[in-house]
Amino acid sequence: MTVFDELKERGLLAQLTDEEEIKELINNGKATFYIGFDPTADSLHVGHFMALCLMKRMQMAGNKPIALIGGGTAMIGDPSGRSDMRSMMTKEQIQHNCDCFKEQMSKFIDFSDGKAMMVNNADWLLDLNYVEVLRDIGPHFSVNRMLTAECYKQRMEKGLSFLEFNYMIMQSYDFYELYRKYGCNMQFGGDDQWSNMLGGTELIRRKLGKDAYAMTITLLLNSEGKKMGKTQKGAVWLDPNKTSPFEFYQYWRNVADADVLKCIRMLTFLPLDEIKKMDGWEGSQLNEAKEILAFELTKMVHGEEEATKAQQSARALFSSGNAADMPTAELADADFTEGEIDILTMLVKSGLVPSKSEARRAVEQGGVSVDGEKVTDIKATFAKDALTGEGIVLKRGKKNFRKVLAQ
RNA sequence: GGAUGGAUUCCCGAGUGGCCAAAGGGGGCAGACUGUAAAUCUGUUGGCACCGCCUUCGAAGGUUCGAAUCCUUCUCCAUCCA
Repeated sequence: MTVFDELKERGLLAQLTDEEEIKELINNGKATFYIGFDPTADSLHVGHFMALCLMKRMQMAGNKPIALIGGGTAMIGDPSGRSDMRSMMTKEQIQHNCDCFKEQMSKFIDFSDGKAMMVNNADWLLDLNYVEVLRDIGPHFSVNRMLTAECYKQRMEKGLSFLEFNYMIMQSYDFYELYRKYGCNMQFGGDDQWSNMLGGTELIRRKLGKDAYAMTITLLLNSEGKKMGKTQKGAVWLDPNKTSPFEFYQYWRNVADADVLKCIRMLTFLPLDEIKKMDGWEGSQLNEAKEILAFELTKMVHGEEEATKAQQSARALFSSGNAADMPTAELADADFTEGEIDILTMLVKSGLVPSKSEARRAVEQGGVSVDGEKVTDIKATFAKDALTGEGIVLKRGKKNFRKVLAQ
């Protein structure tokens, strides 16, 4: 099966400028393509992961990926899909984030022997001269046309600053620059990037009279139409210090029925015929599919060892309520009064609830248990002795566990 | 620069002197039901030493026994005019 067909089959492709031409290029390893990453945080997240997978697939088919870190564009902020203005980041922040991105990416993509490249658009964007750019690039963009672009439409209601309006131009310039410098003839990106990407192909055509192509990846949306990879607490990060392998695993273990197959197809490298078999799965069998999804993804991001650990912990936790490897909270001597600690303090100190009030509520509503025994008395106390050695398993709700130990 | 309208708790949004820790909805959390799913139903949703007290209605001052609500100044936002 060709790369193109595989991508298509997995439902990854959203929009393409020229299907036939793109097919031809990528199937024969003739594409040099780039994907841009905005360093808005100090870790990549699930959304980026899709792009990285795509890069990998393409690389395996002999194409050359360029990872572009948007150190320059990040100074502006992409208005696509946002209803509010981005808070501006300092140069130092951006630089720090770029460094973090670099490190994480090199785990996924093979950058040796020029098989892939990594560039930072700050290298060319920051030195541009305003008037020169205006004369050079400005004539090729029609404001009228730009305003009709989807990414600006929503913002026309809420207000769009000139700063953000320029994002598209800068992204277009990137493509143009990469085309000239490295013969980069294709750009990939999330579907929300479509209009920005078209700006680039257009610019290349006008300035150089050459054809370049753009292709977008389907955004990974859940059945409710929301972007996946976001939780109440924020994004699901790839950095184990920001989202532990166990949390990462649990995120995927808990996706809705309607989304499992889609996720497996789009995110994992499992062979398509294997996935096809799962298509017929229903009811509780889908539950197995979730486990497969969670395991596969955790393996890719954190390695097989971590994935196995996460899986075992999860299984143990949800069956017997105990596991060797689970988030642990250590209590200091100062947390005890006269060798004892009350349940509310313990909940707060273990990080399971943010405040005593919430701890109280949780207990009163019957959501707290210790070693499998429900705690209903908010005045219950525990002796320090009981927390040494193995410690106890403190549970709030169904899915929040913590092993509590006394130091 | 001018005119007008606005800023309320995680979000939307009521509230125009005391009965306001602030209606209603969304979201979150917990319980029941289940498959670690969805849907549904129930409870809950500022903090604490919790029948009481403390801190919140853009910011700072003021009036008042008492202010989210009235006055003054400031900041920010939206719309229209230039």
